Amino acid sequence: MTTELMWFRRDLRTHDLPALVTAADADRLACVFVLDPHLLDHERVSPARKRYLRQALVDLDNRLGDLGGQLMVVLGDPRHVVPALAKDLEVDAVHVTADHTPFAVARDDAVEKALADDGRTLERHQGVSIAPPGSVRTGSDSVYKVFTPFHRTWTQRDHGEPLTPPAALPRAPDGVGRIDTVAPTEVPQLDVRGPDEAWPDGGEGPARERLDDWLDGPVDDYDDRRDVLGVPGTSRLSPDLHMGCLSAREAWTRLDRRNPGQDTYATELAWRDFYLHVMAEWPDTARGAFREEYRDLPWHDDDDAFEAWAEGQTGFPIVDAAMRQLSTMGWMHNRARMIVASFLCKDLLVDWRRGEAHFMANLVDGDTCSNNGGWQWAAGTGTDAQQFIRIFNPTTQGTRFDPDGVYVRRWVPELADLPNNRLHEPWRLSEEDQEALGVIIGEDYPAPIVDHAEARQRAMDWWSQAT
DNA sequence: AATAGGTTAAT
DNA sequence: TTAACCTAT
Ligand SMILES: Cc1cc2nc3c(=O)[nH]c(=O)nc-3n(C[C@H](O)[C@H](O)[C@H](O)COP(=O)(O)OP(=O)(O)OC[C@H]3O[C@@H](n4cnc5c(N)ncnc54)[C@H](O)[C@@H]3O)c2cc1C
Repeated sequence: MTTELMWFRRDLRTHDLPALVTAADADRLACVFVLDPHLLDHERVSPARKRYLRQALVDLDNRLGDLGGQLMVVLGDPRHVVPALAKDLEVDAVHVTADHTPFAVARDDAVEKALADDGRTLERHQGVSIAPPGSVRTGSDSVYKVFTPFHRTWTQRDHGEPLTPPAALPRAPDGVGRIDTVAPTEVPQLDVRGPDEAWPDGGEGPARERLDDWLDGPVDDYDDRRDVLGVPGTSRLSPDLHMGCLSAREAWTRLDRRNPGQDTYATELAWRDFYLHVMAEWPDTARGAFREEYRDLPWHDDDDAFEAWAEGQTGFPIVDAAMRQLSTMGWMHNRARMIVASFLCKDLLVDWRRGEAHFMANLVDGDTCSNNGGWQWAAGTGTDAQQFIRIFNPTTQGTRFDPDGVYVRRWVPELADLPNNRLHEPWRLSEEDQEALGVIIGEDYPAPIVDHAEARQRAMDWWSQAT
């Protein structure tokens, strides 16, 4: 008789989950999620993400219940909890979906070792990414550093068909009753309330509904609308993909790539896989610049500038709109993420790692791989070699991607009455116009904290000095 | 078969 | 600037 343990982490689903399908073949199966107090109190886990997690755990327990199983939620450090639990329940093997951040890899290696001391195994299954990290390789057998050729190879791959959930789960081993569990709804750190409409509900149920809605029409316009800041033209599935309430492979399989909107959407899913590949291959990039020579750049330790940025008080409407969207929604449009990241790193010369940490502390979809990849791309410290340093002009970006000002007016209401031709550069309003509109720059809305033209020159000089 | 050097493109 | 691929040797 085999007794096994399914240890859930960021794969809180029943559909297309190879680890669960394998575990379901055991004679006895226990399912567990370990709430690590260290992570619960960590500032890199945002309030919106805690709320999402709580709801996702409740949802998963219900789903496993429907299959004849149940989810035990145990409080503690998984390095101790999992081996102890395995011993207590006399488990032969522990199944997990492999995760690829340095933290997760170290944790799993430690658990694997502890299990091995008692003759048990940790079995890692594929399931976070679409293609297993490390599997998409160049002609010379290295991992890609540039997205476009990665994407070419990735697209030609057969990623396999998604798996259906097990029809039923084996009964739990004797002894589960002894295990000290908690109800996720009773964990104070997870009892987070937010602006309910703005934060997505967590769990496979809500996630699958969102996926169905997205694929039923809106995705067809993705290529046209994904860069328009003022409309909800993107899928908003990032937290679902991050927590694994949705299988990225299932989302990908359900696309019809002959449709341009759906094909463009497939490319974005490939970006997620790309950054997973990069992190799995070069884990040090989680902490610092990919390239050695960019590890010790003389970033400016400018707390005032950082605060103004974080609070959406820079005086650049598009930047401020985006940062306020982040604070309220725990989510920010991808275009806006690039704009604010460029602004922090180039206009303010603040270390990208401060921005990266602020994103993790606020995003509902905070993801070490994608977030780090996005920040290093914007900072110019990442894997891709560049010909020119990338400096976004916030005014140009605003007029191009929020031409009618819907986004800025929504998030920076004090500018709502400005005419379109001044909305993205309110500092150019004459004093008379400011009086007439009732918006005094420097009083009702901040004066720009830098002159972009000067900041741009400063960044270019700084970069050539530093490198 | 392995490598050097040219070409193309970088969301 | 340089990654990745292609071609020639
Ligand atoms: C500075 C910066 C930080 C970022 N931080 C994160 C993060 O912490 N977590 C996160 O999931 N994404 C991050 N991204 C990527 C991207 O902005 C978000 O995935 C996207 O905005 C989420 O919204 P959506 O689900 O509506 O995206 P859609 O446009 O609908 O895209 C679909 C899915 O594709 C994936 N995806 C799309 N764009 C990217 C990308 N550039 N890189 C990797 N995956 C992508 C996401 O899983 C996303 O849910 C970051 C980008 C930048 C520039």
